[in-house]
Amino acid sequence: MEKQQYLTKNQQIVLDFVEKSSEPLKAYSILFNVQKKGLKAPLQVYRALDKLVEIGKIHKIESRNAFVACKNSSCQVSKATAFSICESCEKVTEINNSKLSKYLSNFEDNSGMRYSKYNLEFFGLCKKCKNK
Amino acid sequence: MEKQQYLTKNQQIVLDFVEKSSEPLKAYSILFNVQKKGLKAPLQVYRALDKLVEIGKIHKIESRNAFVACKNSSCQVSKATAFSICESCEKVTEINNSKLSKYLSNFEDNSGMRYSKYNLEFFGLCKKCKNK
DNA sequence: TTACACATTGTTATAATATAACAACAATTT
DNA sequence: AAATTGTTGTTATATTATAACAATGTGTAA
Ligand SMILES: [Zn+2]
Ligand SMILES: [Zn+2]
Ligand SMILES: [Zn+2]
Ligand SMILES: [Zn+2]
Repeated sequence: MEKQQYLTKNQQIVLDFVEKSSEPLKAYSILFNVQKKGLKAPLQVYRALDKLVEIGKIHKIESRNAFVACKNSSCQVSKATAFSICESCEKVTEINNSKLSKYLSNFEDNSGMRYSKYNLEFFGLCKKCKNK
Repeated sequence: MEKQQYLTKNQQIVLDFVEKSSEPLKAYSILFNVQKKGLKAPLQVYRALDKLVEIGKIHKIESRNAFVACKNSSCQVSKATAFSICESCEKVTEINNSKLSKYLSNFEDNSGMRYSKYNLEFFGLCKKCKNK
């Protein structure tokens, strides 16, 4: 069998739902919402999410255990991700800043490690929450 | 009551154990190991961890749900953290690079957000694992 | 075309991670 | 002392994620 070319039904259902959301979604909230589409068990959602994360359609916000669709067309794989997270309203935005990504992708230290991937999460207050 | 000045007994027990470890520890593994010291329930460990993370004595490796002691004397609070993680052997090292931390602490974009904190995780292969 | 390999699915059960709720106690402030 | 706030212990429960295995699908090659 060849490497999967298209999304499977379950993957497409999960992706569609996550893409419609304006905020990060928890796995069990996705599950609850796609049950009418036939995905009955957590594993069906987690498997779809795993694959979607692997191919860069979805990113995981690690500090929140939540998932967002990638809005950045250049993210073919999830290997260089950066997010801003408002600690008050929990709004999350993917940062698309080529200087930042260049800086981090080229980062080297004297540890002898070769970095192939990074994930950066910035925290603070968004515009709205700052003015409250 | 004044703001806590010293570590409580439980916090000290957890910190001692985490500091002795050369690798990130899971909360339940900490629990198991400090039970002989009297911490019987998950919450006692999680509370201690929460406080220790808050004051910067311990950092959480978000992608691993694990905890490491801070080896960086300048980390008074956990507000600017960077780690390298080997995806093969899971070795984790806190990155202490002033150029990087300066770059990230001063990072601004046009979102109007004020960033007060960040966490960065680099992934790759460590020296050892690269040569296998 | 049929056997094979292997990916994907569905399903049940369970593991691992983390918090809610509340009662008891301790230290500080008024 | 009374009020306030922080810490502790405890039980129960919520949340997040994976193990294990049988069934089904799909491309490959004898
Ligand atoms: Zn992206
Ligand atoms: Zn906000
Ligand atoms: Zn540190
Ligand atoms: Zn390694």
